[in-house]
Amino acid sequence: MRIDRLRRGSGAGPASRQVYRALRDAIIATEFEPGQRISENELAERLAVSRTPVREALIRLRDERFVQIVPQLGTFVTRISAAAVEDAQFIRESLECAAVRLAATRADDADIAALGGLVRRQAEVSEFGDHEHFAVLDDEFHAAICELAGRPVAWEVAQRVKGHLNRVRRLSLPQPRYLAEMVAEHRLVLEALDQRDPDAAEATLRHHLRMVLSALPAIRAQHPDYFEEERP
Amino acid sequence: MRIDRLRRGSGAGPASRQVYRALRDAIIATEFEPGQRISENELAERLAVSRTPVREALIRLRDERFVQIVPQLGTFVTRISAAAVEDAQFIRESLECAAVRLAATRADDADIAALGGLVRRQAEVSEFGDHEHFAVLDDEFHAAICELAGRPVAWEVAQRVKGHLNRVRRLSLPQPRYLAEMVAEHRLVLEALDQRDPDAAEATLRHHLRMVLSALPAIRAQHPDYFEEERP
DNA sequence: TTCCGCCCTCTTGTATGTAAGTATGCAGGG
DNA sequence: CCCTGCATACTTACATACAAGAGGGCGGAA
Repeated sequence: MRIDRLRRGSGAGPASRQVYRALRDAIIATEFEPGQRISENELAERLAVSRTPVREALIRLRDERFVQIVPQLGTFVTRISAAAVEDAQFIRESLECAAVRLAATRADDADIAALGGLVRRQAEVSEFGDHEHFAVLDDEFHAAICELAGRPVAWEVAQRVKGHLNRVRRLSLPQPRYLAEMVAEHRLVLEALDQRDPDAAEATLRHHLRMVLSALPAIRAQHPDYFEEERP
Repeated sequence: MRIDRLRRGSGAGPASRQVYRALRDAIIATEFEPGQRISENELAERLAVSRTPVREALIRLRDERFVQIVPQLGTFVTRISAAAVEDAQFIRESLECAAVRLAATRADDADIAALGGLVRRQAEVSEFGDHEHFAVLDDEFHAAICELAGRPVAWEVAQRVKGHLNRVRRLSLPQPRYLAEMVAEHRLVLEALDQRDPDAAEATLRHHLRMVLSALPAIRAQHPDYFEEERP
């Protein structure tokens, strides 16, 4: 377990939020393995806080389906379930596709130009294969689309469920051409927006978002114990 | 304040969840007025529980934007914000419209028949003007659509944000023809599903969902102090 | 050997105590 | 009269103590 004492008083907000972020990141990075039992007491000791903020963080994580709390028994990291991943994909796709349609009708030339600059920066970063930096710019891209649509809340919700997608994605081997493909697809979305074509924007974005899911069966074959057995 | 001692041990689950439900219902019914300050201590005393479950309930309500917690100052019921209501509408509309498209392609004859029976029961209830019972059947209708789409999570998320819409709706005067109109629109959605027409199903459902928002300006004029002042 | 019952430990849920910060009312000086 | 400074009463955030229940190990009886 790589979770360790978090530094307090660093102006990073209340302890419960810091614990929440730390746990969420650890779960998505599979530093906590799916199915693993985690204990409020142990976490509190390791993080050098009391059980109260740990408990509040776990409640939020339960609402996001990252942990399952069973009274008088324990708290468990949820196993990856194909249904849950598809649910997350459905929510993200529905919201972002609706947003990009709005964006196509609302964005002005300056907005499009700014988005173009973002995609150019992504192209530069992708040359060096810097996945981490690219992930940040990718989030900015999708957030910007929701912002242009006048619905920043769409990105907030999408980001919450996106954790489930990221947990799966991190298990897949890094594909060498992956970043370049992402940039190319972002360019297609950008073009559709530039032409103020809602249908094209939605179609290209939908295709783009579905790329993530394509690797799911392979990942499941590789880590069968991380997945929930399906019920037919 | 109509919140009162909740009966424990009634098998209704943990106290924190009961408190959560009670507070959420009270806020949506505007028994707690928008902007009003609510105190952990006072709530705990009235509900005959300790501050801990009250606090956990308030944290969940903060995540859903029903209260705003200001450290060392107080917890306040959020005022109604036009932006927040439109956000809720956007999320619900995006998810349910995407779901009804799926439902139109996946539902079989038995599903359609069951949905038809539900609409018929709605028609009966609407005759008597039983708004409360109708609300239950209305929720069942929208939940069923998401179920038919194979995405029950869509209804879970929609239901969460729907609270913000309900809080507004309850402030509007009951329109005599309202229930009948709702049933008629449900019938239109049902017909589109029966003909397996995703485009028509989406269009009719979208129109149906937007009815709620139409009364917003009038409500705002009637209860200006319940609303947040807009920033331009 | 196998099964039943007890006990002990660990878990989460709840209650209560402590700390720290903000708004408010009041007293006193200009 | 008006402004300033402080004491006080509140608030939430966090820490700790207690309660209730589930699971596993162990011993004894059949």
